[in-house]
Amino acid sequence: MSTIYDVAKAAGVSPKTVSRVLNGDAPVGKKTRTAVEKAMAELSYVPSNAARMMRSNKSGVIGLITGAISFAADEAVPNGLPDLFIVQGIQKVIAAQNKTLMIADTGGSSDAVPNLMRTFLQHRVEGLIYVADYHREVSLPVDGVDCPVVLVNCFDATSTPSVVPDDREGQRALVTKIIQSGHRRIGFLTLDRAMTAEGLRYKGYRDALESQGIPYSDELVAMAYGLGGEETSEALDASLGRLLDLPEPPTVICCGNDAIAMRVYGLLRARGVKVPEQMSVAGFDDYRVISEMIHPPLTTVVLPYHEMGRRAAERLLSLVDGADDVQENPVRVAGPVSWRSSVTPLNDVSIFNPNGRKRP
Amino acid sequence: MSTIYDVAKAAGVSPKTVSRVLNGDAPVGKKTRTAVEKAMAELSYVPSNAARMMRSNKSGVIGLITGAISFAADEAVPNGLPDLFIVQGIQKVIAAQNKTLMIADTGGSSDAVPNLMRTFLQHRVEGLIYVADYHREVSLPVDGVDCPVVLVNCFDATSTPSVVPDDREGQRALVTKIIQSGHRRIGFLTLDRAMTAEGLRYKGYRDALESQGIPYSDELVAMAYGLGGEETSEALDASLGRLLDLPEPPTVICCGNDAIAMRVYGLLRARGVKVPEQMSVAGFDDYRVISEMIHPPLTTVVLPYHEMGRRAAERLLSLVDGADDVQENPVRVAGPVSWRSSVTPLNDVSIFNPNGRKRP
DNA sequence: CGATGACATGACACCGATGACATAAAGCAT
DNA sequence: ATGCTTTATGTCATCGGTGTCATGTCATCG
Repeated sequence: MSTIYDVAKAAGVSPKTVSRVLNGDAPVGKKTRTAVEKAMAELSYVPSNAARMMRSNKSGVIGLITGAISFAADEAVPNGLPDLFIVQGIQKVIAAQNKTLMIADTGGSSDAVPNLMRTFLQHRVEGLIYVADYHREVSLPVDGVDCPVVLVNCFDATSTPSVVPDDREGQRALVTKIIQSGHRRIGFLTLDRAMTAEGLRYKGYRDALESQGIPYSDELVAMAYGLGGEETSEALDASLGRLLDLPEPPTVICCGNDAIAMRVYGLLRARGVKVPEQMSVAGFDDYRVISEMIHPPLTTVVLPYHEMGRRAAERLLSLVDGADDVQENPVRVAGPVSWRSSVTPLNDVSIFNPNGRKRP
Repeated sequence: MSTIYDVAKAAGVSPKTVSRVLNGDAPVGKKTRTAVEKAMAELSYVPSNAARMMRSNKSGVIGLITGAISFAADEAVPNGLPDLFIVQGIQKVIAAQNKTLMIADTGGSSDAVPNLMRTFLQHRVEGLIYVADYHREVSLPVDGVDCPVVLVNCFDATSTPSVVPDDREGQRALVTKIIQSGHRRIGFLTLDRAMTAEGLRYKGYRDALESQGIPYSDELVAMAYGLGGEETSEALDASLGRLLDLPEPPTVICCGNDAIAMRVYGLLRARGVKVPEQMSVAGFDDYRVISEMIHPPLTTVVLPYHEMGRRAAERLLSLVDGADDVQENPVRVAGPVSWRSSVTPLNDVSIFNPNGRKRP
């Protein structure tokens, strides 16, 4: 691999002049410049980041860590997939600033994190981003880390700058739209209590009811449990059954996420209830493999992963540049409602329909 | 950030001795060693990779590129997700060798690739891995790249070392098992012709029929088209209808992948055909979000992404170490069949059942 | 016309590690 | 005791760039 000295010799100039051509930090004569550029091309010269960094002390590298942290068990949840979009959003911003993103994946074991941190420090990263696979609280071992850190899709107890999805606002927007399309009895199958998103989405659900003047009723809310396989399928079915057997059953069921909605599709069919003719269903996440592929396509709320990544990267870069962090702390990013055909408007029913279910 | 000189001064030794403690490449006195280690800890010293690399010319960095290459349009396919498992497999191997993985995502635009390559070269990566989002042919701009390159989930025309899934063997194994469970009329809804996997899986299907002594019949094979949304849904339904309306319809339908299988579930139900009581269904990919979550859980073939990543990383590392590449070129990795309840055994039918459909 | 500044270029030290080599002390066989 | 190996440590140059400063060459202006 050729060096700046080789180029200098080939072009008949000093190394420093080559450096100037590379960085454009001082004027260079036209003839000299072309000679240098020719030499660089002929030798297929690529400057060494290592050498460059030694002098300038700027690595131009941003570190990113994904995967499970602070979770002992490797959950069966099909996790870690959508956060790829977050990474893409980050990458786009970082690359636009001519910096390099160095990504490390913990592969699900939080033991790996300190090691990864060390590696990043060895590379003298200018900033660190941690991406969680779903919205939750984490606790990072940030001892000895002296560069800015931004959390994405998670937050911690020490107010580290973070960017999270606005679950509450998303759910509120969805339920509001559902109400505006005529529904009055809105069932809600919640996520597991342990999940951060659960509480927020529940609040959003209530926000929407309140602002639209619909009384909240506990009987319309049931726990869907996690995402587990067969074992918890009965639990979900039981919750669903409870909603359907109400004297005034819901006309629409909002599910804690798209995966639950997909299971609800199956369970409703098993009970002979047609979606969406007899029961509307909505999800959350806009996990497109599900929402676009199931029939009917699912009305849901977009988790704005790409945008979150963008915002996080911008926030980090401004911190790296020494700017004060002026934003409110968890930056909340709301995603739009993705309205598809799994929710049927009930607009022909101007007031509450005591019958509960719409007939086609 | 403290340097090796700071540590040396604090410990009252020469920098070189500190270096020796770090690398363990020469004996160090016990007392000296502890003094140095104490100093390192107190100053929270982390060696600079850049400086280290300048001298030794070993970066310890492996570059990885993911995303679309040589594809102009950004397809609607929910792509780019499962390759995360490949990356995890790679990461595990790389980390075990105390090397660092530097990941760059093209974000779907192949224009970005040359830039990413340049960045990697600046970092003097010791090897490069390219991961495609699904099995296919690519053409990488490897001009000027003088380090080993390994392709994963793809291959090129110039016999670059690569690791791909063994679609043919996987499909063969699945269909063989299906036959062994009693089925004789096996429908096959193929992927789009443009996909590499299509031809291979089709061959595997025929391999299985042949080895089990079941005659191949064109009428049992139909095109499912891609993964598109509503527009192609009718096309899929038409293909499905053609199979169902055969004088001797299949007892099981093998789908080109899990997403198609999921759609087939819906279309079968719409036609009043119960899965798996009246029709068995199988997929391919073991895309777990689908295969585990739909009802009934889907029998499918695992795409061994993790293992592919592992193999690719090992192959690359041996190339980096200067070993000759002795493997047959596209290394094919077969995944196991994931047998779930969407395929019902027809073992009670000892010979071909002219009626075609099993009754519960 | 000489002073002034803008432009163009080079000389040289330095960033932080390590390889090559030197040196000193200790251990050991003869 | 002498010579030789082994162990423990230090000196110094070097990797490939860039910051600092110096120098040389013009065009411009009073």
